[in-house]
Amino acid sequence: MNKESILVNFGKKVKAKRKEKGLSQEELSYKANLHRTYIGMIERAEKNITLLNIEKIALALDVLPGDLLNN
Amino acid sequence: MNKESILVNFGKKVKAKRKEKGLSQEELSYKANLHRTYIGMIERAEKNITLLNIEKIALALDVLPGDLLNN
DNA sequence: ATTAATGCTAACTATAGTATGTAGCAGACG
DNA sequence: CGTCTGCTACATACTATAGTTAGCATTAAT
Repeated sequence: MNKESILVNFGKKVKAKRKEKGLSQEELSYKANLHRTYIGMIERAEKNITLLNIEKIALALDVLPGDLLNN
Repeated sequence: MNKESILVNFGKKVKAKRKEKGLSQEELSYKANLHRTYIGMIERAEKNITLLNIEKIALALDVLPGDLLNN
C-alpha cells in the first residue's frame, strides 16, 4: 500500500474534518453507524473503504463524498 | 440496495464518461486493469466498489475520483 | 495517577474482486 | 435472407479482503 495513496489522503481528510468539527473517533463512528476502531483504521489508511461507507462518513461529517477524495 | 443510491449514480457517471470517450466496457477494463464483467457490474450498481478501484477507473477515464461521486 | 482518546492485534463473517460461460441484440455484409 | 462480429447483460462460483468486533496497549491531557 503506497504511502501517498488515495487511501492515505482520504484518511487525512476524514481526520482533519473530524477534528474541525471537534468530534472524537467514537462520536464520529456513532454518527456514521460504523465501529470506533474501523474509523481509526480508515484514518490510518489500513482499509480499502467501499463507496457506501465513504458516503456514511461524508454524511456524518456533513460534506460531499467527493470532497473527501479530490486533492 | 436503494434505487437512487450513490452506487447507481456512480455507475451512471462511469457509463456516461466511458461512452463519451468512445470506449467499450472491455477497453475500459483493460485500461483500468479490471475485469470486463466487473465494469458491467459497477455500471449496473451491482457491486459496492472500493476506493482503490474508484481511483483506477477515474484514471482510466481521465477524470478526478471525486468527480465520479459528487452530484 | 486518573481518565479519555486513539492505536494496534487478532479473529470471524460478509461481500468485493476476479473469472468463465451463456445468451441476446444490433449493425455489416455476402 | 442468414450468419458473423462486437458489445453488453446476466448467472454462478471461487478467493481475497472489507467490515465488524473484542481486548489490551499506548498516548495525552488534566
